Amino acid sequence: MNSYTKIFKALGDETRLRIVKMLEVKKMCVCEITSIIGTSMPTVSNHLKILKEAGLVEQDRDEKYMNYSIVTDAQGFTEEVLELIKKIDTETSRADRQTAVRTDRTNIC
Amino acid sequence: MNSYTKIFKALGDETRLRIVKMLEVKKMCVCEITSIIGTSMPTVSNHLKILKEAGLVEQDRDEKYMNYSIVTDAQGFTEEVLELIKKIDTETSRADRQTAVRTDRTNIC
DNA sequence: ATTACATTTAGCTAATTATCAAAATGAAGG
DNA sequence: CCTTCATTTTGATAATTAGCTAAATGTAAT
Repeated sequence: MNSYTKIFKALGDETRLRIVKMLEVKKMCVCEITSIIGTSMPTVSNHLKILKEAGLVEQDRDEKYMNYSIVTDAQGFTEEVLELIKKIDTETSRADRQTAVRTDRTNIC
Repeated sequence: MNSYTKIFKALGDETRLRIVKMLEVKKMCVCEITSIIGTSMPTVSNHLKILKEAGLVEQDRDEKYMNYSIVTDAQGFTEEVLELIKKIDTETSRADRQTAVRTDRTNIC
């Protein structure tokens, strides 16, 4: 599968698009995302893997948490896709982002 | 499924991305596309339906042929996605487009 | 090193999707 | 109106994918 298809396929899933929109407002760990999305932790972890392999998100460890975030040094097509996604504004994404900023992982993880 | 997901899902398939890239160079009928893609006619027809329902392509009849083309009056997000796709340039898309312009449907349909 | 806990992997199931062949539809021209 | 031919729909099957639970891994702190 070519890299363009991989990117579009990664974004062609409501759950993954929700995750990306949340990561726009802050870095998040798997259990934080899980608590908002509502599916199981392995499922969220797998979605993050797909987004990472598409080159859209990156991960770095923060003590016991694995922080996932939008790639910072995105170039070319990936950069433009991420810019485009920033323009998406739906009921769901607004609600998720609001929940995300109010979520403190020390309370839920 | 929201419209953004529908668009990304439509583009997250190699065959459909090939079709879109060909339609950038010219309007095409189902049997022309079929002859280049290599899958069956119903399969191509279904891919075109998915692209149409995502708002990326439109159809108009040209005598006995159904012409499919990139939407001309695309607005907002759709317009920007289509602009972004224009920047895609792969071996496959180049070869397909070359074949497409050289294809005369009166010979193959 | 042992425990605790966040994350990932493995193995499975259910749902979705891409594909085909065959039948149905629909427009154009005789 | 009847035939032709491009296209679409239908019905079936195989492949992919999203989801789960349970088990494994790995990091941090006791």
